[in-house]
Amino acid sequence: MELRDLRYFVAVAEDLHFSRAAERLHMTQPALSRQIRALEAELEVQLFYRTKRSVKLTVAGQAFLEDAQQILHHVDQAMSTARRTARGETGQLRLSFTTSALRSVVPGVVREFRNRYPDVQLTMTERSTREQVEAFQAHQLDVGFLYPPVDEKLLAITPIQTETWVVALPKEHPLALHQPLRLSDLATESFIMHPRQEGPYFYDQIIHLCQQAGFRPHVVQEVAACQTRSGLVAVGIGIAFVPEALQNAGDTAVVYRQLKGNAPSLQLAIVRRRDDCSPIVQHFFQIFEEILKNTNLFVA
Amino acid sequence: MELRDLRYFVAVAEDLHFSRAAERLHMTQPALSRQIRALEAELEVQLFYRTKRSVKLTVAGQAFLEDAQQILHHVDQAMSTARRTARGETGQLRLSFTTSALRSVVPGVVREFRNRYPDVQLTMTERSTREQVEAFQAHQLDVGFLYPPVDEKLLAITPIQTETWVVALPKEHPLALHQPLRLSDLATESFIMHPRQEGPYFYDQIIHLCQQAGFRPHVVQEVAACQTRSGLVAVGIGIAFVPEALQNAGDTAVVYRQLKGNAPSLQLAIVRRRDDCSPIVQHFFQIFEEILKNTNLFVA
DNA sequence: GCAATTAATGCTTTGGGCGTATTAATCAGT
DNA sequence: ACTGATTAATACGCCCAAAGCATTAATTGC
Repeated sequence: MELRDLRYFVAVAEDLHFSRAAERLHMTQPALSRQIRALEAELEVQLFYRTKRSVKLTVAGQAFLEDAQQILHHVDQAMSTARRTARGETGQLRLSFTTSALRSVVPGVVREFRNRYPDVQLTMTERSTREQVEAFQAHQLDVGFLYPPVDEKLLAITPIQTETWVVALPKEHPLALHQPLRLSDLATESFIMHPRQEGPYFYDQIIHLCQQAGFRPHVVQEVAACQTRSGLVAVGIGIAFVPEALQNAGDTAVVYRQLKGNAPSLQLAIVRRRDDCSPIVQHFFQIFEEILKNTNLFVA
Repeated sequence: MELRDLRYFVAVAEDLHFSRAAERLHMTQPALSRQIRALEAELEVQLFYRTKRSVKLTVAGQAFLEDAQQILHHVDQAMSTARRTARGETGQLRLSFTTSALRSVVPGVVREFRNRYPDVQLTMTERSTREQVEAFQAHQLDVGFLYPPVDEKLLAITPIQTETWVVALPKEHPLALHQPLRLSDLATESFIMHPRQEGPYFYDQIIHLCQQAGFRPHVVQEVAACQTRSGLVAVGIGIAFVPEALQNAGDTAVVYRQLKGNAPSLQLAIVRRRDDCSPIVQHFFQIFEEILKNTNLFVA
C-alpha cells in the first residue's frame, strides 16, 4: 500500500467517476481503473460497486474513504510541521534564569520572542547557576541566564553585562546615612551571604575583597534567594549584598548603598549547549543580540 | 511523498544506522541512503545529522518521526477497518421496531447480534410502521420490524409471524367474566382505536370485522401507543385491541380476553432496503433466521 | 436500434527504484 | 602515525511496476 493508492482511491470516491477522476489526477482512465482494482485485491475488500455505467462506494469503501482522507491530510501536516520545525517556527524552547536575570534582560527578550514565534512552546524555569548547569548536562535546558565562571566544555557561554552589587542595610542602620560606603566600614557587621555551593565564585570574591579591605567578614547566615536576604536584612539579622537590579524590589525597610572602589560584581552570561544547533535557539540568540544592541548595555 | 519514504525514514530514525536499517528493510544500504536523501530534498528539510560514522536526528527529524509513525499506524488501522467493515464486524446498524415487536422477537435477536458483533454500533429507535417507511426512504434506517401491507418497491419485506390481537377490558367490566368473547358482544362498547393514519390496514380490518359481526364500532378516541390505550381502558374510557404480547405488561386494572372466531390479527414483518447489501444487515438477518428456527414460531 | 458514454482488457513503453561495485571518511588499536 | 574496520555516499546498469494507447464490452438515452 502506498499513498498513491490512497490518492487515487480518494479521487475516484469523491467523483464516483473513473474518467473524470483520472483527468483530475493527470492520468488515463485505464491506469486508474487498474490501480483501484489492485488496491481492492491487496485489501481483499471491494471498495466500489461498479456497473458498466456507474460507480458507488461500498460500506467498507465509505469507511476507508474517511481514513484515507485523514491520512492524506496528516501527511500534508507532517510535511508542513517538519518544514516549520526546521525553520524554528514551531517546537519548544526551555529557558532558565537566575532570580536577578528575571529582573533585567530576560523579560524583553522573551516578550519579543513570543511575538515573533507564537507557535514555539516556551518553558521558563527559575534556577540557580548550579541547577542550570545540571539541567544542561541532563539535556533538560536549551538556554540559560547564569553567572560564570562555569567549567563545562559542553556549554557555549556568552557574557552579557557586568552587574555591580550593592549593600542592603536596615533603614535605621547608622551607615544608611553614607553614600557611597567603603567596604572597610563593614568590618564589624554581620553578613548574610549567598551559599558558597550555589556559586562559589561570587562567595570567594566577597571574601577576597574583604581581606583586601583588611577584615574577614562575619557570616551569620547563608541564603540563596536575593529577596530573602533582603527580607532578613529588614528584620535586622545583618547586612547583605544584592544585585543592583533588586534595588527597586520595593522593600521600604531596607536601603541600598553603593560601594566606593572595588565593589563585588558579577558578569551575567547567556548560555547554550555547544552542540545545540536548533534553529529555535538560534532565533532566540538573534533576538537577544538585537535587543542588546538597541538598549546599549555594557557588553563585557 | 510515498509511504515507502516514511517506512524507510522511520527505520533509519529508529536504528540511527543506515546499514542495519537497510537490512531490516530487506534492501541494501545505498538504496536506503539515496531514498532518505531524496526525502530530505523533497521536504527541503534536513532530517538527520550525518557524519561518516554516525547518524543523529535533527529537531525537525524528531518532529517528523512522530508524525510518520502515527501515519503508518493509521494506515494499518485503515486497512484493518476496511476489512472488518467488509466482513460486517464493524460499522453501524440502525434498527427500528413497533412497540409490540419490542415485546416479542426483537430482544433475542439483538442480544445475540451484540454478542457476535460487539464492534457494530447499534442504534435502536421505536417507530410506527409509517415512520419506519419514511426513515427507510430517507436512508436513515437499515432494518425494521413493522406491520405490512406497505407498498414500497424499495423495501424487501419478510413476514415473520401472525399476531392475534386481544380485547383489553377494565377488570370490573361485565364481559371480563367471559373467555373467549364474541366480537358481537362488543357492539355497544366504546372503542379506543389505533389511529388510522399510522397504519390504515389494521384500522380497516377491525371496522370490517365489526361490520361482519353486524355493527359499526363507536370510536371514542385514537391513540397510537398500545400501553396508552391499555391505560385508558384501565380508567374506563372504553375498550381497546392490543397485541397478545402486551398481555404481560402488568397493568392489574385491565384484563385481556381472546376473541372467538375471526379475531383482528397482524402479520409482523422484518424489512430492509432491497438495494442494501451491507454485510451487517445480512448478518442480522442470518441470526434472526437462526433464532426463528430454534424458537419454532409460525412463519407465514 | 443506434449513438454516446464509461469501465475493463491487452499490449507496449518508460522511468524510478534497486542491487553491485566502489569510494571517501572516520574510528580504534597497535 | 599507520593500518584495518566500519559506515555513509557515489557511479552505473538493470528491471519491473505503473503509465499510455488502442480496443472492447456493456449500458443508457434519444
